[in-house]
Amino acid sequence: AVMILRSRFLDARRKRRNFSKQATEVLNEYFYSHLSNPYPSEEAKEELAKQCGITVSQVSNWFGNKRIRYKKNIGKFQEEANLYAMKTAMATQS
Amino acid sequence: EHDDEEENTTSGSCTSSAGTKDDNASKNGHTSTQRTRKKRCPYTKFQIRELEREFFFNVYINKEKRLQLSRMLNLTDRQVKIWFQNRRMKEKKLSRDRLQYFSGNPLL
DNA sequence: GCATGATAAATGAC
DNA sequence: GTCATTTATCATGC
Repeated sequence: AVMILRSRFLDARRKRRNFSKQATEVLNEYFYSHLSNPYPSEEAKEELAKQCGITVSQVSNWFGNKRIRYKKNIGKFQEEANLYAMKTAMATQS
Repeated sequence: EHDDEEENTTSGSCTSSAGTKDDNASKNGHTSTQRTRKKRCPYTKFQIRELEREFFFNVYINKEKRLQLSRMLNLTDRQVKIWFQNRRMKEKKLSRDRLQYFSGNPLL
């Protein structure tokens, strides 16, 4: 059992599993509500990590990937951007 | 004394072996003020193995061994230096990960 | 077949 | 020197 657990984190490198739907939701909400400066502080990363149930490193990875993939093809994310823009707009009113 | 770090003359591509590809004139404009970012070139198994071997002996490499390694592996002095920097960061991250991993588990 | 998360080179701030 | 980051690549999920 020890060996299994040990080998699990040693080469846990690329046994990636997709984040939960809720986690992706939280990350996207932050990203699109800070689209002018999508660089969360260390404290914000910790908070996001706690909300999403992932590590701070995973939050950094997600934002790194998101930033460059968004910049590389803004059009592909336009629909998604509008969705979360609408979502935040609904939350701010009332 | 002065260490250069620009593109090596013999190889214009990643593969440390002879670059049979034609020279790229995309960036060498004389009036070009844009310093293009060097393309990321994954190192070979052999290069990694030798770098890891040296890293095992000393996490910090001195200038002499750096020049020696760079010649042996057909890498620039700057590439070897940066590899050690990144490798130290990787080691630190591995330490953090395994600490977090075991601390959060009642087992072990 | 791409979407996605993690890692490997490379840069720059400090 | 560290360290957050950019960028390309890798490995996997589906």
